[in-house]
Amino acid sequence: MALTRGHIVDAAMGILREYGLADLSMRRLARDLEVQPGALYWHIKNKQDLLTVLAGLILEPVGESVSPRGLALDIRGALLSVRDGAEVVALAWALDPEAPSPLLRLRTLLMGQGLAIGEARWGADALAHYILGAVTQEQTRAGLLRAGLLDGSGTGTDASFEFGLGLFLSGLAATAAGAASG
Amino acid sequence: MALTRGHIVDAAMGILREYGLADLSMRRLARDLEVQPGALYWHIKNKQDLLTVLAGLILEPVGESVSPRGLALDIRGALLSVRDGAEVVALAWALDPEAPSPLLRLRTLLMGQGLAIGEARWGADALAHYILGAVTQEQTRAGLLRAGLLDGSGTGTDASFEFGLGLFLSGLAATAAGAASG
DNA sequence: ACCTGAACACCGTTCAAGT
DNA sequence: ACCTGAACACCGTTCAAGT
Repeated sequence: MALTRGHIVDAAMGILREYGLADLSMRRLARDLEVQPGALYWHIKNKQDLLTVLAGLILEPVGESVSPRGLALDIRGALLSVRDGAEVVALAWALDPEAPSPLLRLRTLLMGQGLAIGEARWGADALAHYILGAVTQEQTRAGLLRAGLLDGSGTGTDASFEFGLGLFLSGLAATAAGAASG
Repeated sequence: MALTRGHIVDAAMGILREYGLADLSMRRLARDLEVQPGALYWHIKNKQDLLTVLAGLILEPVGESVSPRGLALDIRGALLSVRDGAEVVALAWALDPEAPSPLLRLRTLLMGQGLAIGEARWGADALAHYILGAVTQEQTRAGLLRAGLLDGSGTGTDASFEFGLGLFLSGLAATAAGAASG
């Protein structure tokens, strides 16, 4: 039965959700779809391309929050909802920093906060680094915990994320205020 | 001539500096050292272990700066001085968040800034996420540029790093001031 | 004690050949 | 147009056997 790009993407997302990024290989994907590995390359360019598509799907549920804070929390939620979601998005972002639209939207929102275009870009990038780094660490710890390589004495990840986010936003507010009065 | 742990680490660091993390495989390392791959495992536990040692070496030149700002800049400098340095340290940090000592020192310095122990930990973690994320992106872009997969229109990475760092530090200052007056 | 040889169980990607 | 079969050039890790 006709293999399509859609089937491949669905199966890939399934492996990612259930087994994580380490188990998402092109050969494993082919096995699950009951085709030869080479067949995948008729429908997709390469693995990187596939991961970029997955990154887009992971971020799809992110809504249209009007505050940087709300958007940041939404992005974190979307990343957390897929195993290794942060790592996949970080990879896609590294290869094409203009691709993930919620990250671009972050930039737009910061401009609305009174930052110049250049500063808004830098600020949004810094915030994106923080979000992706923090969630990657959360998900890595979750993975180590599953593997029994860690004792689960994790102190409130929600609170720590919000604290770090608060640091950023209060720094942004101070910078915007300084620019307005300067 | 006697293969030692030191020789392995030196050769590994050599490959990292010259060719980057993607080329640092156990088999390539064995080839360079003119031994069989299995020989490496008499001296080191596994690849992860080796990378942890390299992460320590990368951070070794970081000095004893007394300001969070100075320390952050020193850490960035150390990471930039080795190809894919940020990625290697990020990996080591993910597996053992208490291992890289400059990152722990960051925590200590933040406590000196008037933050409580819990907040200092979260603040230092957030700052570490930012530093590692920002430098990883710089180094990834450098890699893509080398591979000719990117046109080199990079806008001042030093300035953008300092801007993001400033956001953090001004947020920290505000939080510390709030705690002192509250 | 330290290393070789050889294996095990994998990778991503390409491409002639078939249908 | 779409897929198979088979290959190419790799991985990390283990372990009996040699010295």
